[in-house]
Amino acid sequence: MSRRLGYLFKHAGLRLAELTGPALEPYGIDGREFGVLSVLAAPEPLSQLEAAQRLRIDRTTMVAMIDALERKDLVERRPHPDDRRKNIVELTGRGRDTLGAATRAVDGAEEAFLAVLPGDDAERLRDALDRLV
Amino acid sequence: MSRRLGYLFKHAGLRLAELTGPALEPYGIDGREFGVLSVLAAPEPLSQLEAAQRLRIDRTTMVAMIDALERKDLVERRPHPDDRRKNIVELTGRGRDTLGAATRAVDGAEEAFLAVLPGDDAERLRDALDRLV
DNA sequence: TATTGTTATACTCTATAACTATA
DNA sequence: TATAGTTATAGAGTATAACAATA
Repeated sequence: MSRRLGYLFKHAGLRLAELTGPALEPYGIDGREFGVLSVLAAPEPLSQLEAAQRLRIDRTTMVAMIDALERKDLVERRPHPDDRRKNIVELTGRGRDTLGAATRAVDGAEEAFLAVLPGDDAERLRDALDRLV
Repeated sequence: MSRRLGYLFKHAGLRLAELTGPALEPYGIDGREFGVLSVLAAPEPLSQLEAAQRLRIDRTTMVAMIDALERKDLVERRPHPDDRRKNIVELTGRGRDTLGAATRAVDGAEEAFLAVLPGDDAERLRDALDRLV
């Protein structure tokens, strides 16, 4: 009997995290923080809420993540010029450098993780997941 | 830019759980309990530790799960005849009936979840995940 | 000494409710 | 009245440490 899809998603994620976690460690961030940095690198500046929505996480969760990234001097909050309820969150110079290096590290970890798949199966897997999410 | 693999696994799992959760609700179990029941339906009887290892969860986690399933009269513990440190955990009649109905419900939920994938992409996805886990 | 099950405990991740300041 | 950010808090889910019973 094939294993359940729920089991497969969960443990695929866990096994991938076993590679990406150590890969990110030199840069002082974890996988979730890497995700936030990636989202904040969007061409247009994002508010905390917009960043949270793109990652489908709660805005209260985002507060703590931005707090941590700000303490590490990787992002900066500044008030939105037209709506002072909002914070614009932008990468610092150090944040951009960290994101660049971390992206290469995660790319490598994903490649290693997917290396067992023959031919174009890795690409097809990513395409299928993209449709499902 | 394609979304990150970690994001895709996480949210694919979350979206699937939005279907399997309600599908299992009539049977009074959640997805994790369904996983335990499925494992315990193995041809040979399993101890708590063996069941935990097959699901890659901690044995202390398994204690609480078996407690809950036993309260629902879906499984029974009995001492292993040759090694009294071990508990053999077996499905009750009601556990077998519940597993059968729940399996059909989860099959339906998975099918609905995968319905957006054309051709044999669903099969290929499952095969790829099986290799990765 | 090592293993299985158990309990107590703590940690991570996440969400809900209520507050503030702005709109 | 509604929205964005914040804080306090609580709930899952999980793992670690320590113990009893057994090997």
